[in-house]
Amino acid sequence: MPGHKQKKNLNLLNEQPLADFKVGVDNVIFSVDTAQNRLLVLLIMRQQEPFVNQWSLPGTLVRQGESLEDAAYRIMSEKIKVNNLYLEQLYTFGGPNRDPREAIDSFGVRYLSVSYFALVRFEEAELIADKVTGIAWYPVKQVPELAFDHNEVLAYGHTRLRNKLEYSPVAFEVLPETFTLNDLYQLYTTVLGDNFADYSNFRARLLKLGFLSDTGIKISRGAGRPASLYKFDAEAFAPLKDKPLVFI
Amino acid sequence: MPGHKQKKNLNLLNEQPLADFKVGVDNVIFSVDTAQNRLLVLLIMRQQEPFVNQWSLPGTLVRQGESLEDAAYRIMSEKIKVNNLYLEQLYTFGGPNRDPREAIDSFGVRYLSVSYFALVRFEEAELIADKVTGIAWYPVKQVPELAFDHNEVLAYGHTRLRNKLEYSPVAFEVLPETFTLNDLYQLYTTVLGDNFADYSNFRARLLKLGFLSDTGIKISRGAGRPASLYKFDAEAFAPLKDKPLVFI
DNA sequence: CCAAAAGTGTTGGGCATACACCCATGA
DNA sequence: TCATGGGTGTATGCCCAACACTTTTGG
Repeated sequence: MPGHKQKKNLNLLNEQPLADFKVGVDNVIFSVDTAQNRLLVLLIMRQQEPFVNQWSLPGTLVRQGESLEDAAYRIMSEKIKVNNLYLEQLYTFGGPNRDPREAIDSFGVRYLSVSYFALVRFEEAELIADKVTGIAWYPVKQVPELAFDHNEVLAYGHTRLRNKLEYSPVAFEVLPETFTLNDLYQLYTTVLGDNFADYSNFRARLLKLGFLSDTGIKISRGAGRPASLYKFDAEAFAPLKDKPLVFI
Repeated sequence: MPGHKQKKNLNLLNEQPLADFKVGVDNVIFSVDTAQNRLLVLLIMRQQEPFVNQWSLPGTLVRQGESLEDAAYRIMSEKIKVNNLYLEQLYTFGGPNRDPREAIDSFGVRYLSVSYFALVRFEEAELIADKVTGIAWYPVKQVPELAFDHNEVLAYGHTRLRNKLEYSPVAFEVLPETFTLNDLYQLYTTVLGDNFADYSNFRARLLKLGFLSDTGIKISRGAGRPASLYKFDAEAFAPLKDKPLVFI
């Protein structure tokens, strides 16, 4: 997590030459398995050095003529087939010595990573397994040690997700098109922990906001009364966007 | 403002060579003139090509062995003397063709800019005018056309400021050590526009939160009853941090 | 008919809004 | 003594947490 240190004087560096950079883009791609109430992140098994055979966030180096966002979308399209996705820039990690290649092929080349934050729907997302490439959804709670500083990047993405969940309608980017109010509630509890309102109040608040429309369709899951399927109504939400708004 | 476009396929680029980058850091440094109720941003008159004699955000290129944050602090220390400052990363602008030097010295070198967001106290900040360097606080509302994409960077910083003001105690990073409740109120109105609670309610809410301590000192500004000087009590605030909290 | 899941209702306390009002000072 | 800016008080209504309750299904 990037901290905010106070003051620093590096005038010794005053006449140091400029650094040359390669720029990488790494994506933190989240998704939720509604059936098992698990928050998932997409990981790739690395095929080349450095960190061969170690899990990492899906990433790539930026090519000539390519924007950062283009690179982020390229990663997505190489690893995953989705109809719809949410993507935003996360944070830029650029300290020296964050990539072992800096020491080896040297000539002072630095590796900087611009990370992106993405949300996709688990059910719609089809993983593209080229050859023997390891690619998998990992429950965030069980993520192993990752290549580079990717554990740190993931942690930062996770905080961002928690924050966004509270004040913007990102939940509907991860849920299926139609969902029960319980699915929504479960999503909030699995991501945020269950330190908030009980189901009944959660339900009441969300419905009062008026951008969840009942499709009328009922779905039965084992015993118990069947639940209504709702969908997010973007039009009804529009007037509320960029108003302060809490979803807890 | 960085948007979130949906999908894109750039497989034509599939075998394009990697881009080489120089990395710049640009700071959006805000401050507030409490006397005149103006939000200020620090601008520098450029001395070299490109964009000679045009105003720009203070920035620099990252040197060997230097982290991004180090570079950001270096800019600060070269332009301004302050006791205390708030600094955080803002956004990374990395599209091709955002810097005219890409066309000229060429060899495919790209210029990427990592922007930082800083807050300083107007009264404490002493500008360092080396030689004839133009350096000045500009009222945000009167900023001219800037070099590069700096108007866009500034706009993004401005939004960030507005957002942070609503849910975190950044106000006290820009205000002087001691301030009247009216100063605080004015700050909120000049930055956010006056679309919120009246002074009386603003006052009541803030005081109830309990992290503003009355110094007992009174200050008289022309006619009218003298106002109490308050200061931000970081200890009293500590337990409240990272709780959801609205300052409007 | 009972347990399980979904959905509704009620009640009390707290907080925000919109005001009206009192206080201390300079001119 | 009055205009000016600072500060206090109060009534209304809304929202929210807690929790009790009803409805609809499967077994």
